[in-house]
Amino acid sequence: MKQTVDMGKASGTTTRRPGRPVGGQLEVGREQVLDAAERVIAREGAGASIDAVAHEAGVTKPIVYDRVGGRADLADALAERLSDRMVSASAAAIATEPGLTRESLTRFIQASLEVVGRNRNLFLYVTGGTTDQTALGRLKLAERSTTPMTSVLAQWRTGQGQDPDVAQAWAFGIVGMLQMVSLWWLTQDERPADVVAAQIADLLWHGLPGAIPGP
Amino acid sequence: MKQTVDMGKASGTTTRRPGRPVGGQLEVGREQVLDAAERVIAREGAGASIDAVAHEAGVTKPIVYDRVGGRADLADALAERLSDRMVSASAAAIATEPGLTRESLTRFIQASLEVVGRNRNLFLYVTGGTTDQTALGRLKLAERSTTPMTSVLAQWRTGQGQDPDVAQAWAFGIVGMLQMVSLWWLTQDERPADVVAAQIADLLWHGLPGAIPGP
DNA sequence: GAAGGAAAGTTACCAACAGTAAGTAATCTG
DNA sequence: CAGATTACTTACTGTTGGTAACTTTCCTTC
Repeated sequence: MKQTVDMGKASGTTTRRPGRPVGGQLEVGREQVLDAAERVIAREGAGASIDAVAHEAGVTKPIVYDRVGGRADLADALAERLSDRMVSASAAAIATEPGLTRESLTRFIQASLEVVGRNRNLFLYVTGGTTDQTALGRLKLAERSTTPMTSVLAQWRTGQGQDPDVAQAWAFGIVGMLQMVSLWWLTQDERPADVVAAQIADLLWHGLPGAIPGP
Repeated sequence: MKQTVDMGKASGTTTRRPGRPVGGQLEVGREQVLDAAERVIAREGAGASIDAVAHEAGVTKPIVYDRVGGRADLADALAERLSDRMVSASAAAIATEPGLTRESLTRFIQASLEVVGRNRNLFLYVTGGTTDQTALGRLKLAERSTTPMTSVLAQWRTGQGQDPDVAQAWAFGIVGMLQMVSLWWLTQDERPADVVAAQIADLLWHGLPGAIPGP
């Protein structure tokens, strides 16, 4: 890498030249930069640098900073994408029937796992460390996933006259459970997603004493 | 910082000199370096550098590398310390009675939360990002916490003639839930740990339909 | 008791990377 | 055609993880 292409002129024929947009040509906007970041991360792993992202997008570093901000903002934006993907896949998995059953919960979890499996490196990039204040960044990612879950849970609780205050804690707990299980599952090849999903659904559905009799 | 003290001689009077250990004097071993790392992190936050750790320990950087290895190893070692602290606090909280009840589960979770609260920055350092492969490092931390939990769960499952294979997935799930809830709780001041612990215990004990009636 | 070796550390360095300032080429406006 | 504006690039700074090479002391052996 690094190429050492520093001499000002060079670049043979038609150089990409500064100035106003060429006209109706392809511009490199925020979305293109994020797409490029996803490609680099998918290809080269979670350790991708801003330079690598810029190169993949066909631009230089300051453009990346202009379009998406610093590294924390990049991670945020990608986290947003990934959690949107997870939320919509999970929502689709339980949309076939009203209410929640053990089976639809299993599908919900399995869908979430499969999105992680399809976005392995992106998941590692987003949940893993990038900047110094990553932990709180991860919380932000989680927050996006929890928002719809929280409102559903709160609605249910309110519907039965119970304190809806638990909804937020539960949502964060469930998201954390899913994240950790996903991470663990990624390292366990040969362990089918549907089996793990069913196991976790069992726990969330029946609770601990549902399977473990007390003293 | 940086001091710019580069001139070879200097240093006035009694310089710390290399060579064999001075005798019965204090040596700087692995534990001292880890202690120093904890102090720096507690004082200055999760963004502490290796240099800062070395300085706090009164040694230079290569010593840190000799004693604990690189940054990933440092995070590992600190994760080990923190999870040991959490495991023993949690174990103590449920040791007062045999078997598991909703009340002892609540105390278990609360103890875990309180350890996190007492080691705020260390928790953020360990669960947050440091190196590029942090996500897998976090898995290792989790693994240490899950090991005792897995064996307990597996024992229970086996005792009732059920597949103990779920134990590992459940343990990772529960640890992930606790980590995320802890992280969220850290940002919510004025929310008492015992309340949150009771809420999470409710979820883990009764399961979702225990509180949310089906369609 | 001097010569050789092994410890134990320090200094000084390198490479990589996040982030930014200053310069430059095209386009638009008058 | 002059000047402002836009949009981008080059080239830099500062920090930090990690390491190589040198130095000093102590212990051993002849």
